[in-house]
Amino acid sequence: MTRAGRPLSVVVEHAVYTETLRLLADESGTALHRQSIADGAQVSRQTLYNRWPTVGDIVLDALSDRAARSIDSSGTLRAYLVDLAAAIDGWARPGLRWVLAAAQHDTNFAERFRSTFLGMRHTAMHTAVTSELSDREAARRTADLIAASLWYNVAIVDRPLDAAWIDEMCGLVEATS
Amino acid sequence: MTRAGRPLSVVVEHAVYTETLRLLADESGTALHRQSIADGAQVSRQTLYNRWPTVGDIVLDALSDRAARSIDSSGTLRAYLVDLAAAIDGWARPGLRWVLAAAQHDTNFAERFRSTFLGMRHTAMHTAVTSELSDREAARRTADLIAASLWYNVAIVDRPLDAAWIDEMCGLVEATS
DNA sequence: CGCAATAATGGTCAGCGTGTCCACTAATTG
DNA sequence: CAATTAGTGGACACGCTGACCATTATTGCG
Repeated sequence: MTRAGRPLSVVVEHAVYTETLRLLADESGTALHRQSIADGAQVSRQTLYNRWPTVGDIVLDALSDRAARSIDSSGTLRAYLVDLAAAIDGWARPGLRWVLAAAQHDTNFAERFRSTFLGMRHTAMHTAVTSELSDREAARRTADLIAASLWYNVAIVDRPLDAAWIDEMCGLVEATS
Repeated sequence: MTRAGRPLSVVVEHAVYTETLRLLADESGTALHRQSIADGAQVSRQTLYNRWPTVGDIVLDALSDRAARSIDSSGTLRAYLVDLAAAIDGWARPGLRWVLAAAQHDTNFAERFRSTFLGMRHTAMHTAVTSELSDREAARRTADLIAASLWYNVAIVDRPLDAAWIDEMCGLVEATS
């Protein structure tokens, strides 16, 4: 059943996501506000209020939208990590950092962040690790450790997720098996 | 040689640090601004501009000031982690989260954050781990992993650093030795 | 077709923290 | 005393916010 009334514009979504990721890439998102997004995306500021409760939710949706089309989690753990690292170092890092910052001040948004975005990412990581580690408890701990190291490099020490990092994470799994 | 002119007021520092930590404890620091700090600490807002380049630097100094008087890193690794976990879950967590958020938007502040605060904490962790792990390279990796897990629990999943976490971190060292 | 319903626009408005300036007072050295 | 530095309190424009409102656009249904 399709609901009555004017449907949500797909053009708006696309323009908003594009402009959001563009603003995040420039100056690591210092100028990311509803104002700048609305101006750049040729969209009314009010529309942003109507469709997203918070700027963080816009970033979250923009990241999810792009991640869904560029990250494959069906191969080996190493392949997944290579894919993931390329995405983060390629385009996702500023957005991840912005979302992380927003989650520190807004408890409600932090909950949404964890239940939607983080939940998806975590299960992907978990299945990837489980495929190479039979012990369920060990797999859980290792997946958590990889996720922790990932965020640590992204948000705290700001280091690239290079080949050395991937090797180290894979070594973590081998040492436990 | 003492410099000419009126000396920096120690009263100002103390009042500012106290009010900052108090504001951070209430509502996890949503109302932490120069304005609110100045009002609560009975200090001119201009003074804050004169002495700290950023609100983040105020928080950083407030945390360092208190951490210097309440965290001991001279015993075993387990003792250090117990001490550290108690401090974070006791009073430091909101401040750490606030600083982390600020570091995501301000590159210069992020650099100060790493070179001062993070540097101190990292060497403390490193020596604590080295005391129980002879291999230097393994010690470095393990210390990084513990730090990563710590920040992950503080800023991403928002879970307490309880006894189970301490056990898991100690287990990480034993598995490597 | 006309009506109800929902989406999107563009404009206005007060609120509030920011950053910056200024004149003035306070405390310390020489 | 003069010079120097710290702290105060008031003022100002700027920019983003969140919340309105009227108007227009696009769809489903009777």
